Amino acid sequence: MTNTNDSWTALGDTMRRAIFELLVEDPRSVTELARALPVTRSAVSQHLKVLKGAGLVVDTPAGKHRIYRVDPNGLAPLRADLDRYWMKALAAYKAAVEQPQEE
Amino acid sequence: MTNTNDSWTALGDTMRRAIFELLVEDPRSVTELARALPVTRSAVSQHLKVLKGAGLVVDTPAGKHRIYRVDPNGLAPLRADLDRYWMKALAAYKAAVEQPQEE
DNA sequence: CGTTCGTGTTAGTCATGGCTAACGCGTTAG
DNA sequence: CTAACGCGTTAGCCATGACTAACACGAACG
Repeated sequence: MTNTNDSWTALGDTMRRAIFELLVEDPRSVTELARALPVTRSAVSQHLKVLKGAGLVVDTPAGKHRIYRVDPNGLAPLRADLDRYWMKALAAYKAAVEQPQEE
Repeated sequence: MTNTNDSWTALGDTMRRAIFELLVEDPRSVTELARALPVTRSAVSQHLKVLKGAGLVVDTPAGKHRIYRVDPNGLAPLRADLDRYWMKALAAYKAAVEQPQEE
C-alpha cells in the first residue's frame, strides 16, 4: 500500500493517466469523469480504485456524489524515485563525458 | 517518438522499471541484465527496445558487447509532467484547506 | 577463413488486466 | 415508504503485451 511500485504502474496506464490529468485540473465525480472519457462509468470506477490504492487520489462523499481529487502525498514517492534516477543518470553522464576512455 | 506518453508506459511496466533501475546504478550489457533478472535475454532485449524508443536509455557498441545506459534527456518530460501534477495538486490542496466550504 | 560469442528479431503461446453489462447497496427527494 | 439517482462490485469476454524458443546476423579471435 502506498507502494512506489503501485504508483508507477497506476500512472503507467493511459486511461488512468487521463483520469488523473482531469482530476489534476479539477476535482470531479465518477459520472463527470465518465462523461469526459470514452469509457463507461464502471471502467472509471475501477481505475479510480487503483489510483486510490496507490494513494494518488482521495474521495470525499459530497451529498449524492462522491468527489475525487488528487492527493499530493501520493506523488511524493514518484518524485523521490524520479529525482534519484535524475541525479544518478546525470552523474553518470557527466562522468562519461569527462572520462571517455573510462571502463 | 520521445513522447511523454511512451515514457510513462515504458516505466509503468515492473520488469522494465527493474531493468532501468539496474542501468541507473551501472551501465550494463544485455546478457548482464538477463543474468540479474528472472527472464531470458530475449525478453530483456525487447524491453530495452521499448526503453530506447521512449528515449530513456541509449546503447553504445563496445567491442563484442553493447552497453546500455540511462539517458537523462529521456527523464526530462517525466519530470515536467510530475512537476505540473505536483504544483496543481498542491495548489488545489492548499485552496481546499483554506476554504473548506468552497464548491 | 571457420568458430564462437553477443545481440536483435520473429513467430507463437499464454497470462495480465482493461472493458462492458448486470446487479446490489446506500442516500436523497417526493 | 417508494422511487430514482449515484456509485461500487462482480462475472465474463477480449485485446494487449510479456515471455520463450528458434533463427539470423555481425564482430572478434584462433
